[in-house]
Amino acid sequence: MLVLEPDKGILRKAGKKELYEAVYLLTMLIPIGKVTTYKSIAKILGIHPRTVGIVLKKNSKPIIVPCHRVISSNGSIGGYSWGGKNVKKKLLEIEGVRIIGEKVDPEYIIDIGEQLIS
DNA sequence: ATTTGCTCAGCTC
DNA sequence: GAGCTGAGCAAAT
Repeated sequence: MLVLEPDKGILRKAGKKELYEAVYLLTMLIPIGKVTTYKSIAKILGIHPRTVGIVLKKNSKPIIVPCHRVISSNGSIGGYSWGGKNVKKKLLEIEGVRIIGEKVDPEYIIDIGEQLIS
């Protein structure tokens, strides 16, 4: 069980390595067929959404870390350095996420924080 | 729908 | 150390 304190910025103090591990871990917690947002992850870790994007782009293991399940907070796809957003969209559709035009159906967007309550 | 300002880790010089 | 580049966000236009 992972417990993090949102408003304390604990990972900022913990160092970059911890930061990377935490982002990857949270990303891997996203259930298949659902997506979450950069903002959601950032809020939990006490960092800025931009930083989450940086970490995922730097992602050394695109296979084991399903970074395609992380999208922008407005529902649009965001970016994907592993084949472009076309591929990202297709991956999501394969997993059962409905995509309307260039945006993900809000019905499929969850707050990753809810996944930590278990 | 588009523009503007804020943000910060990483890269280059 | 200074400056630019992004897988973002929110508010204003």
